[in-house]
Amino acid sequence: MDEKDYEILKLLRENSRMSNMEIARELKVSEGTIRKRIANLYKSGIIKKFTIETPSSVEAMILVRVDPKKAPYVLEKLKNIYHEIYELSGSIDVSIKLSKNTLDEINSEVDNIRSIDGVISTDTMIRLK
Amino acid sequence: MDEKDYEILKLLRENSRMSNMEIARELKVSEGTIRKRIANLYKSGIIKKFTIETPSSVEAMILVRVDPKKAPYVLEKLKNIYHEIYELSGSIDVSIKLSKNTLDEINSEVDNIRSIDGVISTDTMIRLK
DNA sequence: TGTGAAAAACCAAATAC
DNA sequence: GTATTTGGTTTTTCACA
Repeated sequence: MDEKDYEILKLLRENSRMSNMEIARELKVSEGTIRKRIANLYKSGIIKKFTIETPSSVEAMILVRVDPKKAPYVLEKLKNIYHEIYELSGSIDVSIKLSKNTLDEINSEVDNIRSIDGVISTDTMIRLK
Repeated sequence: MDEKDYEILKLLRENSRMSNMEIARELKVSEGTIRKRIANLYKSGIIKKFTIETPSSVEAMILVRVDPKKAPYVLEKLKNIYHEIYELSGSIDVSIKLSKNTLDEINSEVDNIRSIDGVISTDTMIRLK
């Protein structure tokens, strides 16, 4: 880890999607150098993963489309799990309000909902706090 | 946020450097679609930043090259800040051992060291715990 | 979404350190 | 001997219809 590696980490931490070329221009070396150094940083475990940061504390409104034939069963099931459920009158669609600390947790709830037999699709509105 | 956005987030969370094309192939849509959706996820704040994950709990050995003329001043300063300092006998080089919780903290220490007048360069050995 | 031009990534060989 | 650059090829990005 010399200064160059350290500069690379700094740039990637701010934007891991920055192209090798951009980084190379910034640090005034060739693209191949950057590519090999990043590969080494990754292999050595200093870069554990390239990832994204999502908001902490999110409120979600999950719109669930339900197969009409299975609606009663699905509604029953959802009501047992979630408090804030809104059935849209005269419709087979359901809306669930959810508050979680991370988007991950929201996503895992959406996964659960989507795995219920009779759920056709979901659409999630995110409100960042 | 529909299922597609959600799938995109899942992939990017595992590897934010995955190309739009790869994601497109995986989700069986066009590259342009992925690019636009990612741009929207970013603009809406659902993706806060593209970043890298570095190890928690790291031990570093920082090798510092010092300008011989300023060595006494630099050594004085370093000794005031760090406990584990090793002067290499008959040399102007100094080695500092450091334990921190994140690479960030190591890096900010390296920044401090590098900003000291008389420090020519640093080289950091990282041991992952 | 599909197309075409520009940019970036990749690979292997040559060179510098 | 390892790391970097260079030149040529493939792949990706990006704008526009």
